[in-house]
Amino acid sequence: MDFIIQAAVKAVKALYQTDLNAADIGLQPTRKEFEGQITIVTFPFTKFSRKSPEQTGNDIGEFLKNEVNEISGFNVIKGFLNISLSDAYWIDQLYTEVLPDSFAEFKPNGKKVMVEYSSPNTNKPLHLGHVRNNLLGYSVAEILKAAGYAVIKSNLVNDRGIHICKSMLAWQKFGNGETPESTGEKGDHLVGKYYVLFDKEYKKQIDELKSMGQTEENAKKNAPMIKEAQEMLQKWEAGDEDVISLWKTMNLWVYDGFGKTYKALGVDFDQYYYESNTYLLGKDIVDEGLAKGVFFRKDDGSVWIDLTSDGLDEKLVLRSDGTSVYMTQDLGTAQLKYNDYHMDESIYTVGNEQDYHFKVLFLILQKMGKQWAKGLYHLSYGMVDLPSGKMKSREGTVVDADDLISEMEQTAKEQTEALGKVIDYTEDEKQELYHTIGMGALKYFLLKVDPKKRLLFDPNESVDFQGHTGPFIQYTHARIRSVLSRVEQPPSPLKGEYKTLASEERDLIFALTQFPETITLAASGYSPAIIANYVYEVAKSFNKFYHEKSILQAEDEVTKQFRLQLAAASAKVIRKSMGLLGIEVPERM
RNA sequence: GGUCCCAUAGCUCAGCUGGAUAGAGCAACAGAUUUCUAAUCUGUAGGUCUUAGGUUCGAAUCCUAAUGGGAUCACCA
Repeated sequence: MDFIIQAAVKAVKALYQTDLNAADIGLQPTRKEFEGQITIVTFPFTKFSRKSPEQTGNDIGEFLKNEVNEISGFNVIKGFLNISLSDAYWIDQLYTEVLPDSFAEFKPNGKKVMVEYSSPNTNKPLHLGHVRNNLLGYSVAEILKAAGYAVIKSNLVNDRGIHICKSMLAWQKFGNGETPESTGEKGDHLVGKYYVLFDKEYKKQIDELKSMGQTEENAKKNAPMIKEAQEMLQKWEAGDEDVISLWKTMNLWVYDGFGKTYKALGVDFDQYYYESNTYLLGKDIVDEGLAKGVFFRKDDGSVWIDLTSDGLDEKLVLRSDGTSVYMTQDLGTAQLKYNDYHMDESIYTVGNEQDYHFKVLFLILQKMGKQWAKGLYHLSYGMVDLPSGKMKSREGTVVDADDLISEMEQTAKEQTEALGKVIDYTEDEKQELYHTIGMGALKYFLLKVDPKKRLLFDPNESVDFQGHTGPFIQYTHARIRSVLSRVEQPPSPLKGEYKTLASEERDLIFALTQFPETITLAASGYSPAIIANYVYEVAKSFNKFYHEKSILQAEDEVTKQFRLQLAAASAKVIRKSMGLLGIEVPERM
């Protein structure tokens, strides 16, 4: 729409002898109840036009109509100049912009960005909260890729620490040598089972100690279970062979399980980092910070940074015994990532409960003069809550990712069968379709919401398949493919022969042309929700068109070919948009 | 207590850098299928945009404060 802005700048200059920047012209889509597609708000111009908003709008409208031949007409309502572009313009847009393969394909922008997401703990299976994280990270990575970035998807696996020792210890004590093979249980679930078991036993011991007169605080410290787990962690850090060997074995079980879940979710990674390799990093940075005077050492030997002048607190960056804390590791890992890739931006997909941590992390790196620190971004998202409140792994009040996925597939199956669809599919084809639809419903449900908002998930209320949902959009795609499959040859252009658009056609073309700037917007805001809401608009526009106008039974061949092209373009935009959300679209459903 | 985030229809959410009578979906009600897939389409009903000030020609949007909800402020990660 640049040409309209340019022309408007020219109009203002010619009519009112005033120089404006392109940014001063506020273009917006015309509201549905008015004639036209593009609206210029003329209130701001009255200052120098010294005329009423209506008169100003009329003046500019008249000028534009004479100046720009794509403009076929205009009307003015109060301070709003509604511009109609000619059908020839919109038809040309379809053929020369939307239909070519290059549509919405961005040239590489020369920038490299790392998107870290997932970053699981290896002591328990993934739950719904992780699902949101994974889908969000994956989608943002795909959107950035589409916008021209070179993207590295990374996963920082939290594979060490007290939590995994808890699972290991419980397995040693109560496991009787169980393995995923011997039980048939998915590895991550098996390990998670012992994590829960640890907590159960631990609580029992706490209660015992309390009944013997200890305070809650002391009981938590003194319970044998926790002491053993801590000993185990020390052994791990000391490189004890047996502990390391058990640790490796159980982590492999977990990775095997995660691999299956990742595959079902359709996410992938280019680079894995493991905390067992990175947890000692960061001490160099602490030294560097001390040398630069950014950090200071207290009498007990601990190292801190004073952020009070930034409205924050003092923050510990190294323990008095010289060991690392979370912050130390993250400082080191940030440097490691940068050394590995020299990326321009680095995104951390982590829940908003860690807002403070990342604020501090980024601030420290900036204070240390790391020029790459300005490219760090915390993609913070809201928690997924249940009607009962927060999900807690230890208490078993979680919506398990694998369970959820199979429930979604099951629901997709029931819906499909109830509607009597695809009865001629083979079992394998059906399974694949149910997975596609079920995941489409789940992914869309999670991604259509602004990431920073918290999300309420009611397990008793199934995710919708109708209305503003993934399956609705998938269905629209399947519909189009069905129509296209009925013509023998690919639609031919017949450019220039179709002259007059129906309003449904014009609206649909307009929606399609918005795709590139929607990608830009979503990329700059790191928001899959923008894509999700956009593709819904496209699907709605198509369905309306489909309902009002017959494609295959069009009045004449020219119209039919044009509509086939329009349908094909719609299918393409839907498929690509959904791809950015990590959602597949079926040929039939 | 300090800091940060959120608040829009009964429910779930849109509303881009301030612009027209605040929009969708679900749920409710009424319709549409001899015609390309009814997981669709059309219509009805549903709102003091939490509240109070302020900036502005103009505020759901920006600023301040209050209220309610959430998070965080560990020598945990």
